[in-house]
Amino acid sequence: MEEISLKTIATRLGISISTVSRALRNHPDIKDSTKKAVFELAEQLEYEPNQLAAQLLNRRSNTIGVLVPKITYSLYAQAIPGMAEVAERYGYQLLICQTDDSYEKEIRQVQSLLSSRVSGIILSLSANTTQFDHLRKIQSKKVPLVLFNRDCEEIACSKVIIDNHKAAYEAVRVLIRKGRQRIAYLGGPTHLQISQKRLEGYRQALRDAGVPPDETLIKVVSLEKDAMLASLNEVLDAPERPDAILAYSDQIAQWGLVMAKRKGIRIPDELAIIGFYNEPANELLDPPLSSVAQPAFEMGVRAVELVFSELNNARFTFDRVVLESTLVVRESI
Amino acid sequence: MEEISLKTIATRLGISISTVSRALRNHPDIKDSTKKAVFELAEQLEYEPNQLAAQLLNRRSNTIGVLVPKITYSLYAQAIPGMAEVAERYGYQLLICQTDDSYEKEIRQVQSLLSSRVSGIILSLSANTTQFDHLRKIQSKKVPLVLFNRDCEEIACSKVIIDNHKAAYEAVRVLIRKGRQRIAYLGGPTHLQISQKRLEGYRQALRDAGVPPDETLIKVVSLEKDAMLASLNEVLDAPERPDAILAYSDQIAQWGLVMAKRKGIRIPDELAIIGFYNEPANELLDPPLSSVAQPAFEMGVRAVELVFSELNNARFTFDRVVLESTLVVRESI
DNA sequence: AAGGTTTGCGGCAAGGATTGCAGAAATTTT
DNA sequence: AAAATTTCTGCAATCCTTGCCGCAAACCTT
Repeated sequence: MEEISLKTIATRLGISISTVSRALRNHPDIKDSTKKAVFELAEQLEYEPNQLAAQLLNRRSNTIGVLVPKITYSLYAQAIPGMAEVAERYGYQLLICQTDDSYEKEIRQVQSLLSSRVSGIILSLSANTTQFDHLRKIQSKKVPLVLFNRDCEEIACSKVIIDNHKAAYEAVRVLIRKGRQRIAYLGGPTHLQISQKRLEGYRQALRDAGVPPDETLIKVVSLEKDAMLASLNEVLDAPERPDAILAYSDQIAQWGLVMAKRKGIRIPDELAIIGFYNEPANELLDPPLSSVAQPAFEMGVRAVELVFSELNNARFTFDRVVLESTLVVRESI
Repeated sequence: MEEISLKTIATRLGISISTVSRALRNHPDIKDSTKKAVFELAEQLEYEPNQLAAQLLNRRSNTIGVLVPKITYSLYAQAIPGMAEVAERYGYQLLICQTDDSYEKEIRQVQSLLSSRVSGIILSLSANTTQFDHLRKIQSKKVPLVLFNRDCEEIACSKVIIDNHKAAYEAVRVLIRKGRQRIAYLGGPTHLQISQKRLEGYRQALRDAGVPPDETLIKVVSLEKDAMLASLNEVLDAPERPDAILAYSDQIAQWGLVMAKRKGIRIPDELAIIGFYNEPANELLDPPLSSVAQPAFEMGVRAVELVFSELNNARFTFDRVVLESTLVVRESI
């Protein structure tokens, strides 16, 4: 009934705790007969080593903290399995938290993870995070920190990202090559550097192609559904409607496509649409939605690997892993 | 550089560790001036209590293990935030693992969670789990176990589920009332009791309505995309095509709808479709997909609450929370 | 002023696993 | 048979926090 510990086994066999410990770890100092007896009793009692005690001893928890805005966002839902796979291979576990895009929650979660003495932290910034003292705190405690997807330039640490500028640039270039002139950019929350980078890529592509910029075609769209639909309505009902949309996320793009259809706008003839993240649902739409795909699973894998590499080599340089994004062209353009 | 512990503060202030501990927890025994000094130094050194040590002491980890088939399945992606919310309120964290619908992985993860001395385990069975010794092991260690969504009757424990029999029964009844006679049931993996329950509800509804059963209309469909599409092709190309489909999951229903459309089958005129889980993407389809909605977020909330209630009262009865599902009717029927 | 109460703090133990060092037992050597 | 090895095992410290007991000094009571 009570907890089975090394002590339980030691007492029953009339030997010391240290002998039991060594027997279980197959230490050469221990007699075979003793080992056998220990193994058998451990098996029989279903002994499970208490990780808590071991972790207290080596001052780390074999746990990696993962902090994402929302696990329902498909990028994260896909990246987390990638992290889990590598972590499991190394005998680590994942402590996953959501920030719900709240700066305060992000701070609290970071506190909590540090208090749990996680071995490392993988983080994708909340949309409202503009100060980074909590990240510096992580670093001052020598806990490996890896930022992924939602990056920030203020903090020097390992990162797993895509080249958002380039991704947006390429997408817009494709739209222009298809003859689009009034291309809208429906950006995410203002503070998100990735949204800004995409906006810059968008602007650059227009400049390079000599397409006159029109600031009214640039909008900030909420990620919250009702507000998002309101913005989309505005864009689609505008007197001079865009003939193409590059959206910060597939959620925006998907609803843009659906609402446009409901308004009788023909896609892609009258309106071309490209989103970001290549969510599975894109294929289900009619017409299927084009999107900039990120290697989400691999991002997760690389992020965990970066944690381990920082954990092992006490290096002073940070890796900046930039993965390739690809424009998945479907019938929406 | 080194870890900041109570000892660090105690030494610096020339007082004892216990005094520091009590000061931080605002114990009335400690002088205000001492408290103030301790608080200030703790602040300055950025002291974070070491949860590991505290957990070792109370023999539990303030952590709840969550084991789901795939976090990308929308039910889980929505339920986990529900769990996280309650857990955070209680100062608990979530250790989230995926089984990828593998029995072996499920066993390994359970082991790992037990070894981490989680306070409780919330689990949704893998599709290939037909033996339950690992669950009994959890119970024999007195770790609260809560099954949710994917249930099994072999294990007596707390559960958070919906009435799958009833949900399917109602869905089929609606289809029949709309004049459908050849209703197909596209079930999930054979071993899943929830799929079986839905099948029974389906059968019962046909019987009660006097609709002649046709076993060729009952299919097992893989959750893996290619195999799923192949099965759907078969169903839709069959000589005597069904005039309605009740699918085990929205994934199946969504692709059924899309493929039917691509084959020129008019929906809902020639084919009505209902899925399960009410995924967000359903609204994006054309026509939007009807689905049996489960209160996923609430399921998560209730599951965590059950863990806590079992943790506090050492009771001998188990709660079986059956939540209401609702048929969300959209244009696909 | 002597005894009793309060206030403030320190010491010790416990929780489970690991590990270096010391030491006992068994074996071999001289 | 004594000495020198080799094998094996136990002690004790460590990780950090908390709860309990106890002690000293200061205060109050009569």
